[in-house]
Amino acid sequence: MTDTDCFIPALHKPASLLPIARHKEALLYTIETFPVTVLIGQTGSGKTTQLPQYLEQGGWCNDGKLIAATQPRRVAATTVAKRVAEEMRCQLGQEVGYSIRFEDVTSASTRIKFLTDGLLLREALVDPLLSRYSVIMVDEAHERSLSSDMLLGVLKKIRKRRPELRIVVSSATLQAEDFLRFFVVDDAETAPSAAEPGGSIGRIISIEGRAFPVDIHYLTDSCDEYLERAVRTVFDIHASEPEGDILIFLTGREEIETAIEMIADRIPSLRNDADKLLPLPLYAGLTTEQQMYVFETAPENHRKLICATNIAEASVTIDGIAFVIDSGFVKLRAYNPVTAIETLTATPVSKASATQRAGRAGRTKAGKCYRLYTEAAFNKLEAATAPEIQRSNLAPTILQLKALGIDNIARFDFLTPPPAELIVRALELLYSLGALDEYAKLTVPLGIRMAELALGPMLAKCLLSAPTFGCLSEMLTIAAMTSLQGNIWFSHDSKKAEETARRKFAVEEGDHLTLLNVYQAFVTKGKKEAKWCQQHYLNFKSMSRAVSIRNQLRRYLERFGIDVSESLATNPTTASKAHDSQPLHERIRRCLTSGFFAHAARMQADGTFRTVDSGSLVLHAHPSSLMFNRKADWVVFTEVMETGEKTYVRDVSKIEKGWLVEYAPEYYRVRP
DNA sequence: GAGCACTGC
Repeated sequence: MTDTDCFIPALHKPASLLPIARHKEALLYTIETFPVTVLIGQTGSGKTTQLPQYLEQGGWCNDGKLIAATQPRRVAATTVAKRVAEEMRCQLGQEVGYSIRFEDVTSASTRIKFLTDGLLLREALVDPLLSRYSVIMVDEAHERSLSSDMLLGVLKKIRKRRPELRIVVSSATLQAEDFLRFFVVDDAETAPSAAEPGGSIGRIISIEGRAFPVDIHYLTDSCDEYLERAVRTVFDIHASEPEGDILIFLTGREEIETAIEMIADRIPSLRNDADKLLPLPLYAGLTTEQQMYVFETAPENHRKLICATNIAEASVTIDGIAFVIDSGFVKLRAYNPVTAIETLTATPVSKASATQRAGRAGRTKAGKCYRLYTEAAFNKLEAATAPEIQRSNLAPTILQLKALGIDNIARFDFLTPPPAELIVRALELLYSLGALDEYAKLTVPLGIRMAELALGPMLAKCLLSAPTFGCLSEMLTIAAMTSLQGNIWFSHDSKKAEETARRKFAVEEGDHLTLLNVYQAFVTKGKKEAKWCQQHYLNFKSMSRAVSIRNQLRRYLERFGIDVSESLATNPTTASKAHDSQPLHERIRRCLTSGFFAHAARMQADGTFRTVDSGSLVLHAHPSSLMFNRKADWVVFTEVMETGEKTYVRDVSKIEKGWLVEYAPEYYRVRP
């Protein structure tokens, strides 16, 4: 079973009965007449599955062009494509196909193509006007992901060169005016009139959803212990409400596990003849198999109680939920441009989020939502969560925009402009990595190649400088291993067994060489087999993904004309002569320094680290790092994250202080 | 001796 199979929503309604069917003619007329259409449609309106079909029937593919429909998530792109292929009675990959990283299920006959927004941006690197497409639909634009915001900016630029292109922005909330205004403003030739805010550029079309009413309940007094309150609410609902499953929104894994324990503790106190409660966790860190339980129908006389993170707000839909309990919090990522460190902190949700969460109770019948905060507190919430582009490290974004030909970042049309400080910091980093020259132009070939690699800028720099260190094959592996999301190690009840397994691969100089060791063992001794992974407490899925990522990165390098002869680099004796004097392990650490010099730190007597930049910042080695209980002097790290009270570094390797000045003279010249 | 919400190339 693949990832996608378990997420197919049970929504098999005849297409003609969907709310959107009534709007078919109006939609086709608007899209024919205006370059930009903003489509407001709630979940269940059928916009994602039906509109591309209407457009195909309406002749938008007749000249051999394609209809693109972007999705923010891989699962959405694949499941929607499957559904539409079924409805059109064609084989997936023929008239209807999808394209996501590592999977291109399209062919010469494809007319409707579902793809992730990130991938469409990548296509624009090769085809800057996206000339293969007659219509581009950006779905779920209200989520304001980094890549959909970038895509909208790029589409606005393309539109001026391709007046015949049709853009459909689809959104579930009432921010439609913002999207339309974005495309209209600065368009001097056709200033909008008061009567028609979209002028001749665009129109808004609104489609009713298929939601049932949801009763909202607030607390009368605020509470500090929402976990306790949530548990009490569960038992109140269970005792007094009719059947229907319960969904609780919490912030993270730890909280979810605590809640489930608290509930399990109280289950024995239920009356014997009462219905049973079945508590289930749902968060991204679970394997897909573990996630599947929440989709299964509960046994008879059982009420499902799902404790979920934000994953249940938009990414995953569970049918049969009649009650939602909303803690009012979500963990959000933020980026501090001063320290260049990302933080992950529990933050109050926005009104839009709270509304979306409540709506999860009304998908199959009328429901109830219990908010664990007061109505006054709700009224004080932000209208919407700040878009990602305002709280992220923008170095990868700017690198990509530059590669798309957008040179003047300050003047680029962002839907919401990011803070200047974030832009400045990103430009500085890209300059010090050699991706930009002193005029902030992309360098050739380094900057352009860095933008094309599907890696962060620092890691991309390492990979591209690896040939000069004679460690390309090794750096390919390290890049693949460090850019994996998810754990390489299986968490195990026995911490000792886990630690012993880990120690077998440990390399004194640090985590990167250890990761290299793990990968090499996996492909040689382990023969890429699941059984071997199990014996060594390794996550087979993560390891297989590393193999895919490595292959893809290798293909990029080959396209750049960089020779990736594996035998050359894995055999130190045949490595380039210039490096004969240095052992392979040292060359790898030097290479890491050439990309991660901005992530250098020195270990203090107490075992914590200080960076060069911000002396007062205390960094702790993450307990999963080799450096957790080892001595070191200078190190570079590839990941840093602040959670709760402490700031942790993971993937840490020892370096020499002198290397910093050697590989980043500009960056370290005037510093102590 | 601790833990990372969620995406994406």
